[in-house]
Amino acid sequence: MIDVSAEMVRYPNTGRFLMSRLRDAMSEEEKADLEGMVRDIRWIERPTRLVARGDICDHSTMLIEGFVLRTLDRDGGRNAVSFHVPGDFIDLHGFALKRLDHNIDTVGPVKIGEVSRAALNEVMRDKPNLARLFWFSTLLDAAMHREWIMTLEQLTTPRRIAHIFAEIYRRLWMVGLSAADGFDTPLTQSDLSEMCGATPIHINRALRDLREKGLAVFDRGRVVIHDPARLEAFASFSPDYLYGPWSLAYGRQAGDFI
Amino acid sequence: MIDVSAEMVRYPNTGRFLMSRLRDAMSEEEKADLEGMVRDIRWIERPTRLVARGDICDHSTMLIEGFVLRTLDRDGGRNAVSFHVPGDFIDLHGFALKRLDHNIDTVGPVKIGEVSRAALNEVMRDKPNLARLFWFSTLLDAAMHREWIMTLEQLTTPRRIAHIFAEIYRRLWMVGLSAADGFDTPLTQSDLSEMCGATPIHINRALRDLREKGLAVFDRGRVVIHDPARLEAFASFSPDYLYGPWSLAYGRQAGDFI
DNA sequence: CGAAAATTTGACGACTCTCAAGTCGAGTGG
DNA sequence: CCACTCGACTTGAGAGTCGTCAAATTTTCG
Repeated sequence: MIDVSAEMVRYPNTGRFLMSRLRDAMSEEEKADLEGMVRDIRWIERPTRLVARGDICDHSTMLIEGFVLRTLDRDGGRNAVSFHVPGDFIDLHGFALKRLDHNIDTVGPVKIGEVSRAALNEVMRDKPNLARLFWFSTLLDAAMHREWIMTLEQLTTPRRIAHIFAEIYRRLWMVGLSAADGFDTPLTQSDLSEMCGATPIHINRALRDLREKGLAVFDRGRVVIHDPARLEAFASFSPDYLYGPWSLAYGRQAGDFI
Repeated sequence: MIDVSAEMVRYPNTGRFLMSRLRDAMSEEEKADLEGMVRDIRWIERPTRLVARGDICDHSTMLIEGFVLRTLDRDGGRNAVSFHVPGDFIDLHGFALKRLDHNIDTVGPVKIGEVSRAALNEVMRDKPNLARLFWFSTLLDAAMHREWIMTLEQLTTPRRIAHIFAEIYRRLWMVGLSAADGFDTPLTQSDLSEMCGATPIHINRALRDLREKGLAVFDRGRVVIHDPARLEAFASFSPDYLYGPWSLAYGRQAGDFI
């Protein structure tokens, strides 16, 4: 297993990409290539729509620090369909699809960098192994989408929130950003309501429920989880779909690119 | 626009792949390559689990005729997270992910063919344009997942069913399999309940609602839609996310592979 | 301090589930 | 041809989850 902080020293902008997943399938040259592709690095403090549905994507974005939501607009509001943590290459979809079917919205302060479409086309042409890893990273998104669909079909709001907390906790852990007893997040209760398809009022009651059950305490930017195993059991959470080191198959077969 | 039936004469097993999407970006040589990759073509009459969660994928499957569901198991049941129509390359995800995080279940009689992992690795190495199209087709799945998430977060069951009917209608239309006034499907009310995260009982009431409103009539394998525009309005359905000829951007940019 | 955003609580109604009990349709054996 | 059987479909009643409307409280930030 690669050490996250050492990787961040060497590759400060892309060191978390696929960390705890297939980063160990990247050569140092490929890591350096990727790091070199990221330009125009900057912080964005306020909630901002980085890409709007229908925009032509002439670049893709690497999320270096902070949280981002993929959203779809709705009459008078938004729905969140997924979220991203540092190390995610957040709109590779836009590269292959040309235009995005959804929006990319920041939630707290974020640090991002941009990779131009030209650079990505070059990867497609000349760096097939890196291209395969990019493909893989978009399929991770699809796997997470499927799990979200299952939770929406299956779980009540308290359990769905628990599932989201468990997923964030695991994903932050993979990129070295979780604490032993929880994590920090800029998400508000209103953001959670957009992720659950519930009203903020109902979210508030569901959070009270989790607090009273001793499963998780959400308090303005900090989620405290005393017993992750109990939280995950409550949410019927299994980390397989994240394809991390716990996962279905952590490894490759001979002859495979990825 | 390519003619579907002519394409099916030339490529009987893969003629519907990406039809009405990026099939016009495929050369005849690529189409022939793909057709030649599909082996072991056969009909499966009864509902069957083609791939189970966790299975190692040593091949991917082309759906030639019939309907397939992607499902996740649940305590005592299934949830459907997406469905597939003829022409879909249904477990390319498994190729890149090695093992699937979900199951692939047939619903009615299906005709399928298999593409070996070895053949796909060869495409990855030697046919970058075809590889990009494969990537694109997996991103279509992700876009459909996102739309499903939105409908689950947002719509009541009658509207969600309407959305599913509208999506099926459009997708069948793209591959030349819809009628003017609806479509045939092997889906049962029980299948619909797994797609909506609702009970079969509630689905039954929701279908009655759609029937009484004159929006759609579901009757044992046949869905009749008299006024698609009204149905789509009721479901807040917009076909953009299918990236078909109605879509956000139907076209390519200079220098792009796909 | 004052304004705006985020959070919290209560009451009531709508949507959906569970449990229970049927009806209808296609295929099978007599 | 008909009774039988099984799965699919349909209906009713009561309970739980969640949304809407309204309002109060706390926190954040200029």
